[in-house]
This record gives sequence, structure tokens and C-alpha cells, in this order.
Amino acid sequence: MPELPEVEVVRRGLERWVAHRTVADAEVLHPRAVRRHIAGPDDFAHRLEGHRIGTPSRRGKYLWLPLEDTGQAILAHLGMSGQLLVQPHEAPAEKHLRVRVRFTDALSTELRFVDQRTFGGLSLHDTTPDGLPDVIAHIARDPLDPLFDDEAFHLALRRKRTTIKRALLDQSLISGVGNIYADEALWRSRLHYERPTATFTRPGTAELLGHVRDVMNAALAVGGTSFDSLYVNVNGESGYFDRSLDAYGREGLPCRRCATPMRRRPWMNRSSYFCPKCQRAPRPA
DNA sequence: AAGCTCTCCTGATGGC
DNA sequence: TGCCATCAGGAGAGCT
Repeated sequence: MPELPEVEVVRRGLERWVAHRTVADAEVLHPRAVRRHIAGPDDFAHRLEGHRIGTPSRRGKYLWLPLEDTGQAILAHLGMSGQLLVQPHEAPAEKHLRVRVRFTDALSTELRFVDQRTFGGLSLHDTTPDGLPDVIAHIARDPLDPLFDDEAFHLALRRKRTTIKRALLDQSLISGVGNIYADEALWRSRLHYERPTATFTRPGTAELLGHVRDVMNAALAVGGTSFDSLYVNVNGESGYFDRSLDAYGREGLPCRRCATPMRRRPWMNRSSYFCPKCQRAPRPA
């Protein structure tokens, strides 16, 4: 499940293997993979041809490849199971290959978008003057962005009438955090996922943001989390952070701080993992 | 109007 | 063994 660290690993791979190459042609094998490109699969493919790829960028879980001299960029979201792979031309087609992009140079590799569950996708969009695709203007800066505004985030938490995990997953407040890193950061902060955001103090918010950044940087350093092998880098390799997870997926296992068995609770059509002793439920209002 | 629920999708897994 | 239910969950549409 790609979140910020995993998407950043992919971005770095694209920077190394795809940036500055010119598109020869593109092929859409499954229309759902480009459903956010309103003009359709043929238009998407044709508009890439002949254009050079700039330096890949990322905000939260979105990444994009600028198309030089067009004012547009290829926007990518990996969803649950999307992969951007740099493969030799002769590599057999993956079972869930959705889009293929070939280049004009003599390097023997092509870019492939592979996605089992098709929650992810590619699309082309105009970029705003700061280089951001216009359709993700509502996505907040992510916590590893030097321009992320900690004070504004704190004030937004105070203003909201919701709970902390919902807020962490709200991409318009803070981007790049998904279910795994939310649970990890909350465990590190000894916070229950249902703590009301309005109760946060400045030091409390600062501590939480510190843990969000720490856990994401630690994951980034080992290539991200590959919990179920659906996440891989552009060379098809898994990351190693799954073995460093303290909360996510650890139902029944001892808390690494206090040895109390960890719990899993159904939450928003997914799961929350937490230590019932370290992360006490807030008092009912 | 903010906050919350629902829906899209495929494959792995478990119960009977 | 086969069949059905459940689970994984990002993000935006839609509802209250």
C-alpha cells in the first residue's frame, strides 16, 4: 500500500531511469487506468508522443512527470496496487499491465504501469505556475516538504470537529499519510486514533508531526514498506520496512513498549492497530 | 457546510 | 473440493 515513502522511492527511480528521455509512443491496455484523463485513452497516448520527460515531482502520494514544452504533466497515483516499472522491452507483459510507454533512445527499457486493483491511474493535466498539476491543487503539502506549515496544521486540527486519525488521512490537511504510517505515528506518540483533534496542544501536535516525519524517513531509508508484495520500486524490488512496523498488522502480538497484546479494531472500512495500554481511548465527551 | 459513508477493484484467505 | 464471505484501502462523489 504505497504511501509517501513508497511513492518517493518510485519517484527517485523514475528520476534516475526515465527523466530526460523522449516518448516514442504510449499504449493504453486498460481504459480504467487512464479514467482521470477525460479525453480518453487515445488522446492520452497521442499527447505523450514526441515529448521529453522532465524531472519527476511528488506531493503526498501523487507523483508527476512534466512533459517539457507542453505546460502539462503526466500525473500518477498508485492507489492500492499500482506499480511504475522500468522494464526491458523483451520482458513478458505483466498480468495486470495497464499502460506501456516507449522512448526514442537506444536504451533497452520502457516504462510500464501495472495495477492489479486499478484504484490507481495516469492522466495528463495542465500545470500551475508552481509546476503542480491543476487537479491536485487541493492536496496539502506533505510533512517532508520544507514548506509544510506546522503552525497552520496545528490551527487546522484545533478548528476541526473530528478525530486524529481521520485528520491524518485527510489529504487536504496533510498529505502522504495512509493507514500504515498513521497507525505507526500514533503508536509512537502514544495516542489513540479517536483522540479529538480539538484537544491537541502545540507541543502535542509538534510531537505527533515529529513522529510522522521520523517513521517516514526511517521507511524511506530502507526502500519503503512492502506489506503484501504489491508495492515495489521501479526495478521490481520490495522495501524492508515491514519488519520494523510497531503497530500495523501486529494484532495479538506484544506491544514493543509494554508487551500488552496489540489490538485491531474495524475503523472506516479498514483497520486500526493500537496498544490498549499505551494508547488509551479518550474519555467520552 | 463540514463531516462522514459509500463505492470502485481483484486476489488471497478462511470457514463449512 | 467448491463456494461464498471477508478483507485489503485511497480518494472522491454524494449524502446528511
